[in-house]
Amino acid sequence: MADNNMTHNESAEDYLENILILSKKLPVVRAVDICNEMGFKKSSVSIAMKNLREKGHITVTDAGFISLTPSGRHIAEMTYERHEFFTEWLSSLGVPTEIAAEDACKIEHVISIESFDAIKKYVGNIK
Amino acid sequence: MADNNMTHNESAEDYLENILILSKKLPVVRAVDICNEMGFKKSSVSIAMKNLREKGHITVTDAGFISLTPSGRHIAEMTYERHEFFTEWLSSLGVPTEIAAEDACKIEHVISIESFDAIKKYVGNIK
DNA sequence: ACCCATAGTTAGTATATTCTAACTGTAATT
DNA sequence: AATTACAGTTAGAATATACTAACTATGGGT
Repeated sequence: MADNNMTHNESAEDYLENILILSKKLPVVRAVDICNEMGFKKSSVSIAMKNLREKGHITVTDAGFISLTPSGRHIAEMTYERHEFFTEWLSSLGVPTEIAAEDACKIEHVISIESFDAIKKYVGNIK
Repeated sequence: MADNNMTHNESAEDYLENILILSKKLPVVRAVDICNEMGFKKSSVSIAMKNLREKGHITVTDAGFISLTPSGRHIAEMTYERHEFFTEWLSSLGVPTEIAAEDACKIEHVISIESFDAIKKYVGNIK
């Protein structure tokens, strides 16, 4: 099978998406905020932040405040847009909100740009 | 927990689906046929077959012929149905066949029964 | 009988992701 | 100042998945 995905890193996408979400809600985002949001242990988040830092997707101040870089923001916004779209669409089809959100959370990481655009267009046309 | 949540074992689902597909094409299915079909090394397939055997999803004869048990067949058919559905649907929306198939391959493992049924119904109504 | 191709297994490695537990450092409270 | 709370790191483990390399077993062709 072909590897069209450069960032096949679902975990990284999830972290970046949640950093974006937190940055809308909180004045600053710290590792511990991500722990609370995502339900992971702080050791896991610490390692994940180290990886995101090394990949250039976030910066972290001495005080521990986390910011998205342009590349991180790009991934985060792409993932967030998909998340919102699938959650709303599936909900509108009668899927219970919680299940719709769970499915969106998974589909958002695996679907190609081509398919996402095609579905968006299809759903948009029907509406 | 329901059937959908029981097995978040994407790898197992993929192997079972491919065993089903091969059983439609070949008189018997062996590990080496799965290697050819899926592009994995035989050591990987050997270990995967051991796991599927231990979970009761396949049986293997002394000669190495692999068969699905009822539970294995159930998972395989569920996965295959999703695969077919998403591949066809995305293709019909203009997504290139190969990309549609790749996406189907991933979505089929993560989507809930609720969402799958909702999308099927939605697409069916529109057609 | 011998060699070789084919099929399958096993051991050990690698990556990704999370965990627990222990540790460091800093700030707040008494 | 000492204790406590909070934040973050590190080490070591577990799970899942696939890999390479080496091994076993079997069957054909010469």
